[in-house]
Amino acid sequence: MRDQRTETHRDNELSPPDHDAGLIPADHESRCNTWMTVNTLHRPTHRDALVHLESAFERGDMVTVFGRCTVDYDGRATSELGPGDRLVVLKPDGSILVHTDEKRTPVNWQPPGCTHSAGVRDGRLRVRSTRSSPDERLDVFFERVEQCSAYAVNDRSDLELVGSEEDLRQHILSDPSILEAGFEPLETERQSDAGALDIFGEDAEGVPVVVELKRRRVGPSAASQLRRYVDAVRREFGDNEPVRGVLVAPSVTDRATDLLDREGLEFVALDPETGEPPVEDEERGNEQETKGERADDE
Amino acid sequence: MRDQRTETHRDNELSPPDHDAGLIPADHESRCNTWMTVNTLHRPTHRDALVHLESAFERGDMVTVFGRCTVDYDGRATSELGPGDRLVVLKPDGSILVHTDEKRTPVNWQPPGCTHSAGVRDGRLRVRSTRSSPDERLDVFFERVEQCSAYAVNDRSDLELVGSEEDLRQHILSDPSILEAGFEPLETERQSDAGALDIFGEDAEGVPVVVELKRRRVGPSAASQLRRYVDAVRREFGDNEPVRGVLVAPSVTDRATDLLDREGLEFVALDPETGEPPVEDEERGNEQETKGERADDE
DNA sequence: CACTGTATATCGTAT
DNA sequence: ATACGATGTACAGTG
Repeated sequence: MRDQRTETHRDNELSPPDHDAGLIPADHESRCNTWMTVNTLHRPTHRDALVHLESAFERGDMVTVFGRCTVDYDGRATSELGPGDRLVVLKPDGSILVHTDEKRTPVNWQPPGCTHSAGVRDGRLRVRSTRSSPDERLDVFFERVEQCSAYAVNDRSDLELVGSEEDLRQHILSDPSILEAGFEPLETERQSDAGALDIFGEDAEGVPVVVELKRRRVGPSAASQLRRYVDAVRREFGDNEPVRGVLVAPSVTDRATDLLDREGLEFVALDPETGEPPVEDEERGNEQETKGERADDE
Repeated sequence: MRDQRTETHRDNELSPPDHDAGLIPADHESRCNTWMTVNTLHRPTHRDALVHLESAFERGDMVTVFGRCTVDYDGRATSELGPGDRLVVLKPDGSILVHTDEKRTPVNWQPPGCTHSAGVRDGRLRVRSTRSSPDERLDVFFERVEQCSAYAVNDRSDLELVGSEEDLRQHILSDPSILEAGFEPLETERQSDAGALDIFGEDAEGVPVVVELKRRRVGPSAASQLRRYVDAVRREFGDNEPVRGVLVAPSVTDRATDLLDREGLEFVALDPETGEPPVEDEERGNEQETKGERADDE
C-alpha cells in the first residue's frame, strides 16, 4: 500500500509538555529502535500537539488524538456534538474518524480526499478536515488532549475475501446446472436499458433468462431490481418473446416471494461460499422446493 | 524476544482509580484531570500487552493496539489479510475495528455485541472477537506491538443532525403546499402490503397520493420502491380508484425519470435541509420545471 | 429473533 | 465528474 520511511529525526516535535503527568521520555523512545514507527505525546499543550500534528501530516503518518472535544460538521448534512471524550483518527489519505466508545460507525467522519489542518482557537485545539465537491467541513475542538500519537504505517497486503456475489457468479459460470438443468450462460454484465445484468443466458428451451445474484437473503428491493431488468429485456425483445427472470440468493423473505410470484419471476436458493443449496432450517418460514421443478405458473 | 522496557508508565494503573468503567459523574468532572484517562504501553512484550488488554476489557475501557499483524475473519464471509501495520480499536460495547492508513471503512471489523479476548499463541499476540448469531470470529495476530493504549471514555452527548429524510418530512407536514397546492397529508408511516408509506394523503381533488421521500438524489431503486407502494395501495383500493405516486428528493437521475414516466409516477424537487426547491444548476442535465405545474402526461 | 428501509452511508466500476 | 449497484454494509424501528 505505502512506502516506509527512512527518516528518524523528529526531535523538534518531541518537546516535552508542560505538565508532568504521564510524561513520555521521547528521546529515549526514539533511540529504542532505528525505525521510528510511533510517536506519542501525553497530555501535551495545544501548541505541542499542533506541532506534532502538522509534522505528522507532513510525513503522511496516521494520527490518533484522544481527549475531551466537541464536533461540528457541515456538508451533505449538518451536525453538532457536545463535549465528550473521543478518539479521533486522521489518515494520510484525507479521511478522518471521530469514535466514541460505542458503535462500529464513527459518530462523525469524513471520507478520503479531505485536507487536514490544525490550529489553536480560543484556547482550544482545532482539528479541521475540509473538501470541495461536495463542499464539506468537519471541525473537532479539543479543550484537552490526553494523548496524541503519530504512526508510520507500512502495509502492502490486500484483503482476500471469499463469499461475495462475484464468487456466487463464478460458481454458476463454472457449473451452470446448479442454477437449473440445461441453463446456458451467454453473457455477464450484459447491458440493458435498466443497467447491467449479472448473468444473461438461455434455458434448455432456448428461452432468454435474466439472472440477478445476491450474496445474502433478499427482500423486496432485489425482486424489484430483477423486474426492472426483465422489463428492459422484454422491451428490447418485443412482446412476443418470453423472457424469464431468476433471482439467486441463499434465501428470500415472504414479502419478496409474494412480489416475485405476482411478477412471474423465479427464485433459486444458492449459497455464495459453496455454490450449493444452503442447508435448510425446516423451522424457518421460507421453505422452497430446491429439488422440484420451477413453478411454471406463468 | 525483544523484552526491552517491560514496565512502562503503568504506575498509575497499579493504583486503581476505581472509576467504574468510564461512567464518571458530571459533578466530579473537576477531579477528572487527576484521574488516569489514558494508559499506554510502548513496545510491550506480548505478555505485558496481554495483561494490559485484559484489565482494560475488565474496566470497560476503549483500547487501541498498533503494530505489525495479520487478520483472519470467518463469519458471514471469510477473509484473510497478510502482514502489515494497522491500528486496531476495541470498544467496550464489543465492536472492533482494524484500520489501515487508507479508507474510511475498516479493512476488517466486528459490530457491537462481540466478546473480546486476548492471548499469546505461537509467539504472537492474538486479539480475538467473537459472537454467535451470526457465528463470527475475528482474529488479529500481532507479531509486534508498537503501542497499546487504554482510554477511559466519558461521553454523554448525543449527536444532533439536520438534513435527514425525517427533516424533509417535517417540512412537508408543516407546509404541505410545498409539495403541491392543495395537498393534504392524512397519515405518516401508513401500513400497506408493501410496507410503510412515508406520507399518505390526498390531492386537491381528493385523489389518494403516496409520497416517498429521499434526502438525496434518487435513482431507479427509489422509483421502484414508490411503485411497490402505489401498487399495494391500488390493490387495496381496487382498480376503479385512481392513486397517485410522488417521489420527493432534491434531484433525480435520467434513468429514474424515464422509469417514473413509464410508471405514471411523479417527481417533486425539494431540499431536505431547507424544505424548498433546490437551487438549479442550469448546466446539469436534470432540468425540471420547478414552478410549472406537474407534467400530466399520464 | 426476522423484516424493512435509511445513511453525511462508503466503495468500486463504468461511462 | 455522475450513475449505478454491492457491501461481511451498520443501524434504527417495528412486529
